[in-house]
Amino acid sequence: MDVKKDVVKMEDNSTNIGCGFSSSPFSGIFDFCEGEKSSSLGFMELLGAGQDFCTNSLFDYLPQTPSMLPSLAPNFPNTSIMAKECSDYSLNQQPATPNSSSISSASSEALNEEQTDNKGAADQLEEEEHDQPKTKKELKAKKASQKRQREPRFAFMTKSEVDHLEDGYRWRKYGQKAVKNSPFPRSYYRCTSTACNVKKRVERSFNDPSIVVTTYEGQHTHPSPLMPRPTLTASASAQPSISTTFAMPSMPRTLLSHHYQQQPFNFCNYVNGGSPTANASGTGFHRERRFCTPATGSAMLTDHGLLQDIVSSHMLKQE
DNA sequence: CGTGTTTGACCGGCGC
DNA sequence: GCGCCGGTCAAACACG
Repeated sequence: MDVKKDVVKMEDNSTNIGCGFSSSPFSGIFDFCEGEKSSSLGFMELLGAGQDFCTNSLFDYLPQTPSMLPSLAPNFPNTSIMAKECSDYSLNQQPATPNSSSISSASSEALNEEQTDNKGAADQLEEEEHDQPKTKKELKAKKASQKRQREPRFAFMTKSEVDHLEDGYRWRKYGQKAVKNSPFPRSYYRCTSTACNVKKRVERSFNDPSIVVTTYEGQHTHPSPLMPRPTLTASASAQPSISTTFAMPSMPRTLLSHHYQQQPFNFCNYVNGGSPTANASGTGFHRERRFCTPATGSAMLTDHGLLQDIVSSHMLKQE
């Protein structure tokens, strides 16, 4: 079986949620999904369709584990599941291709890598606190002695007109590079919070310029500065908004790293007015949101409390 | 003045 | 060793 991510074809007034593995058209982009050197764990693509969902914020998309798609899809009108590979993904099975098997091995590798990462980072921190390299030469030698280790990465593909999508965190751009064989540059962002070394890369798909590929690397060590705890005010509950948290624990372990399983994603989906800007700092964020916390996210896996609450109201509106 | 962006330089990994 | 490429740094700059 050729591991090809299903082409996500937009249909008018529908939301297609697809997920799968690295495909040949995107192999350049998702290089980390393939091969022994892979440090990532697969990816999900979240593509909105039509004007309503072709948007500027990751809040508008639903980071869903494939295993959740069948159960969640019925809750969203005009939602269809695109990728057949979801079954392989969700069932924690290795897709029957050489490429796919590499994903699995890469995942376990990344898992181990991350565990050593954490230890290594802690050791390094301690070491640097007590024994800081005094010269650049020492620093270089020190660096050389340490194998470059990379945090697990996770990528989203989003159909959007703007490159930098709101995700609730504040980012500082620290670089931009031209991508080989692509007319679109890749931007590098770092979380502005101190002691948080989460990075993300943003680039447009060469094959489909309307698709923005956002790759996250690392784990936030702080709550989202743009995500206060949800309070159900009268105005908020009156809004036709959807707010959803998808906790990652349902992701197969072979495909998701330790920390991604522990830390639910905080991306929320809301449908509301407003016009978020492309401001990378996230300061131009105007839409009203209802936020989710990791705690609620975990709970939702079992009782769909918040999701049920909000989605149902949304659906009632639609009906 | 604080914060974020731009952009050329630099570095390290990798293949030849 | 050399060149390519991805990733990062940091000075200069822009902006509110």
